[in-house]
Amino acid sequence: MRAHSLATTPNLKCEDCPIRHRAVCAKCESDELRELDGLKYYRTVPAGQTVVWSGDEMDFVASIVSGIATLTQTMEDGRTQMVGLLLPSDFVGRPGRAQAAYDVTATTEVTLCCFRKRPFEDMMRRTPNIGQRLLEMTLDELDAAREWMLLLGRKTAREKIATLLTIIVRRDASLQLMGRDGPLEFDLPLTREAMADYLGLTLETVSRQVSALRRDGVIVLKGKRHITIPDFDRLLEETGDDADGGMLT
Amino acid sequence: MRAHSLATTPNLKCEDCPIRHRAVCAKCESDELRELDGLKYYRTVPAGQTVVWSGDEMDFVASIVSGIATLTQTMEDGRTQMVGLLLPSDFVGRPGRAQAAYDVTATTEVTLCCFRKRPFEDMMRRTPNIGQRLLEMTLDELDAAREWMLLLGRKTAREKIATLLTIIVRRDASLQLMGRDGPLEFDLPLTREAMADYLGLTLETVSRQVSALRRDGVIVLKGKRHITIPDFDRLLEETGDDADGGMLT
DNA sequence: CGGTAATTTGAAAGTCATCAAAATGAGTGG
DNA sequence: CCACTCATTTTGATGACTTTCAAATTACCG
Repeated sequence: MRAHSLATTPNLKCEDCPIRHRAVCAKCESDELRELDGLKYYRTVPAGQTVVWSGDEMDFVASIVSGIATLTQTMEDGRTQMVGLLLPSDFVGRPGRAQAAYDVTATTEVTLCCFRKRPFEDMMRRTPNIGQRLLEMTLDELDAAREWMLLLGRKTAREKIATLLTIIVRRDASLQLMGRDGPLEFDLPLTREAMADYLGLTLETVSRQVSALRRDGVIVLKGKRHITIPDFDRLLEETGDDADGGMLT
Repeated sequence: MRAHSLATTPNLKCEDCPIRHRAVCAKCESDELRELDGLKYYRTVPAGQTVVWSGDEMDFVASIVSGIATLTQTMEDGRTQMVGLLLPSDFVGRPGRAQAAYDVTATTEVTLCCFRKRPFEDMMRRTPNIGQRLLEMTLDELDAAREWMLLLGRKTAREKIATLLTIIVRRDASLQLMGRDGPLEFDLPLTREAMADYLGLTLETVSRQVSALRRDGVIVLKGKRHITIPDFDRLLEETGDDADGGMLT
């Protein structure tokens, strides 16, 4: 069964890699890139499949090339909390640690650019550009985690949903360029249950609050997953964050 | 008023520093330490005072030498969430960022070992040992943040209190050595309100749950702040985490 | 020994969870 | 192409847990 999950994929050359300028390799020079090219191997995981189980021996680290994965923690009685949402260019695994601390699950089909841990750690020691970039990325993740803590600890269910939607919109925006003002549209990459695990809610509450935002005209649904946002500032007001909506200071 | 908060203190020599082996300088060689010695200046902040306000220009980074500080986020309507608890050896500020992202407040009197940001960043570029140590520390903080997210999103009020108590006990243990089995004792370094901000609760709920744990014999109070834990495994069971209590596998 | 901040306690209300069932939708095979 | 099945989502009714508002109590400081 190991063989199944280790499906490999032909490697892309680093120069053509879509995450070349955002991933852990972003600061690497061309000679460093060549070395990475020799270490790496691609691996594709189908939607829904677990990449690593918490506690498992983990002999590789990886960058997400495409697709979406989640980090989750589970309590003994089954309560689960998502603690990371991994997008293209995000890093999986921790140099210097043998066992995975969280479950990593592919939400969509995911392609990983993997490095065996030992060789990667060795190279990191010799290559400041990698460690420096990983530090930047980790600091960004820590900031994101702290925003998330505010959401989990202090926001209402409605604010949580609105905030999650703005996060998804911003993510889409950072990947694609898009018209600033027109109505925004996107597909939810998460099930209601995954949204609930992200937000510290039940899936029923998620469903109810999504419906409420729809009733109030903050969002428009086409099907269950496709969302249109007629007025982004209106959505922002619902998040509880800086009501920076009035821009006429 | 700036002068007030900039009270300086005579520097300790790095060799004699109590956080020498845990702080951002932990991996530095003696020559590197000498250079840091030239950059650093001590600063002491009285209990209750804010060190930096979120959004402020921040021209230094620092290590906590002694005392306890908190990182908090505040929403417009006043809801606040603690997002970091800073103990001796913890790092304050982010290299490469001009403005503080959070409020930093001294819970007890705090002594900081400060470095002006620009010189520190310059040295970091030249000194891999600093960046490497900062990466380790940031990864640890990220793990802690993720545990915290599970607490905020999924634990009950009672479990939250029990978990916070174990965190404080473990912290004390990591600083001092202590008898493994006897009843543990310590002073709460946080007010009920600070505990509430940590846990995403109201201070009333904190008070009630502390009283409930006392009634149930999980903890013993002497005064409001001094706590004795007669049976640590019993407390662990209350956290909702791995009921690893039964150690007779 | 007051005075103020911190903490506890009480009563009522609200938000979200839980349990249950219906509705919707996607994929499969006839 | 449609019926069927299973997973996902919605909706409803009820209740638990936590918050809110208020007041009493305790502790700390000068």
